[in-house]
Amino acid sequence: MFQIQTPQTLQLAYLPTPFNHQRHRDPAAFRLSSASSTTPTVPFSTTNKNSLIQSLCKKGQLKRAIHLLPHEQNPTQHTFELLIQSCAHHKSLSDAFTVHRNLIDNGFAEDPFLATKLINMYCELDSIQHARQVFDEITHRTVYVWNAILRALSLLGYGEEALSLYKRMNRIGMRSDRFTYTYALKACVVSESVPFSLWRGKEIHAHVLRHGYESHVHIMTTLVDMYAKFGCVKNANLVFSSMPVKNLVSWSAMIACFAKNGRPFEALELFREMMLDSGDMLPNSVTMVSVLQACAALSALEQGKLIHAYILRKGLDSILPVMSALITMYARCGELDLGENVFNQMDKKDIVSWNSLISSYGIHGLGTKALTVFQEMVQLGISPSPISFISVLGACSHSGLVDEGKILFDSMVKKHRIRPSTEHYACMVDLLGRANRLDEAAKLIADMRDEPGPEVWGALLGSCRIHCNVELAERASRQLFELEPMNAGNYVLLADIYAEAKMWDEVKRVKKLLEAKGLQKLSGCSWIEVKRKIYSLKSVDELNPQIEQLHALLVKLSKEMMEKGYVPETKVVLYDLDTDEKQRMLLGHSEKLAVAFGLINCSKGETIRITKNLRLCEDCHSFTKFISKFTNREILVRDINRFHNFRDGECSCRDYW
DNA sequence: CTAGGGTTAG
Repeated sequence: MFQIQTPQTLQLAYLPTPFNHQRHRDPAAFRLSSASSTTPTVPFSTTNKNSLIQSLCKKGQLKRAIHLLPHEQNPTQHTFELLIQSCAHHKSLSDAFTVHRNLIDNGFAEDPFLATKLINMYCELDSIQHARQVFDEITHRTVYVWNAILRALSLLGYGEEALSLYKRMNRIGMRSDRFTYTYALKACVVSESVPFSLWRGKEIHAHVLRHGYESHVHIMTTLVDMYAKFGCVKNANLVFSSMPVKNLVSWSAMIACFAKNGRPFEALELFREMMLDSGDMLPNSVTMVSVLQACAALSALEQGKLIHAYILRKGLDSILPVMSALITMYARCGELDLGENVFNQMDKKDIVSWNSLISSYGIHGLGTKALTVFQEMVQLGISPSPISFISVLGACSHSGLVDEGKILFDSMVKKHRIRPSTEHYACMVDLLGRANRLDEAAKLIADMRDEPGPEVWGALLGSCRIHCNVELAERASRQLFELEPMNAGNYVLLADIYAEAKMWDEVKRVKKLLEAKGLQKLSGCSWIEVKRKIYSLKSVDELNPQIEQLHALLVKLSKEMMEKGYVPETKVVLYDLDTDEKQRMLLGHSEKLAVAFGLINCSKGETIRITKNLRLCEDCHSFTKFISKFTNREILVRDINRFHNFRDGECSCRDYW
């Protein structure tokens, strides 16, 4: 049902290749027949057309150059080099085959220089089979040829194959050079079997050091990136710090590493260090993208605005990745309008810009708007990508648009011919589960063709948490404990569900399980930006100089609000305690501390903006609703999933989150 | 023939 042929497979079925025909055609005969049909007189000098072919290539007239090729008795290596480059540039596989065939006919099949060029050309044309064929058929392989095939394999995603060739290279005693190492490291990154590939990467790291490349900027930067992609921030940082010479790319790689691995604060810190300490290093668009991601993660609006100003000043505002990152930054900082402005002012947009806008509406709970924009995009003839669907389905989920989501999911398969990934299923399970249609969600999982990934079971478990379904939660967590045994969040969710069902023995059992694995519950943390500085608040935090004051304010407010009808949701406390103790614990939640901090430190009338690292608990949610009315303040809270805009006793999520 | 970047995610 989902076997969609890629254009490439289709092409290979009918296009001529240098290998399946005309291979042994007599070059002289070929020249004769074509000369008689297209050149009745003799328009060119018969001595040497090499220079003519070469200049046609340089002028981009590939077809004419190829046409002349049979007229040349002795095409040179340089002529073929230019022809190959031209084919790669024009992305023409059929011309590539013609040139390749002629090259073989002219006796260049064993030329390692041209073999390298051919491999690079086929790589550019996304045809790994033909690149591999060139490699397999040449007997004299220089290190250039090896590097070219490693490059092609890694670039096109065949990490395992590249690594096995790298192994073979070592086995036969072919010496690696600086290029070999970078490609081999890239191969580790794209390789499928993750833990194993990291191990291979470390092995190559050792080879690099053994051969004295420890101060080679490119290799070291690739190493930083490799560790970053595996989430080994510590190793990446060790390599980065050890580099005697760093350039902009190295700094950007390390900043990206922090930004992508949940360490946005360190990303901004390193960026600052780069600007201050490294003299002449000027950030470019790539650097800015990572910095914007860090701002987005932190909800650091003022920082983000400074970066925006810098982008405008440096004229980086026509670069699409920068603009998409800006849209996302503004949206994630709570400034949906500013993100919309950025989008509207772009004169060129691509699918990623649209996806940024759609997901912006999603996290702000504007599901209908996300749907409208999605449809507008489709009507403009832009094909949605798999990520477009994740974004728009996520938006439906946050707004409870169940039927709309189901229609979309259906259209994704039938109309847009996108095979749903495990992430898409996770979105659907979330959509159904959140809407308390847990059985339907379970059925969807049961009907999946592929093995459901952890995201899917995680979505189910999360929904079970919201609707307190013990039985289904047990089923989901059994799968999760196998698929991701070291993810503390799953144990915590299950324990939460047991606690809400007052099954205290089970709570204890799950907590023991958690401890036995040496895992810890991720503690709640909220933060708030006041005058360009970010303050983080944790529930247990004696170091905070204002903690007494914050507690006192919360106790006072809570008492007053309880008289007006606020009822603490003590059921969210995971411990078997009496009501008073539970209420006291509730007041210690980081989000409430942040609210209190905002009330004290933000000026009157200013919106209080808070970000939290976990999902907002029911009690904080109802507490903040009351506070917004009671103190007449607008409070904007971003939790792990989405925004809550509290105003006059109501929340923008309409209690559906 | 080398290195770093955008959108999604329970």
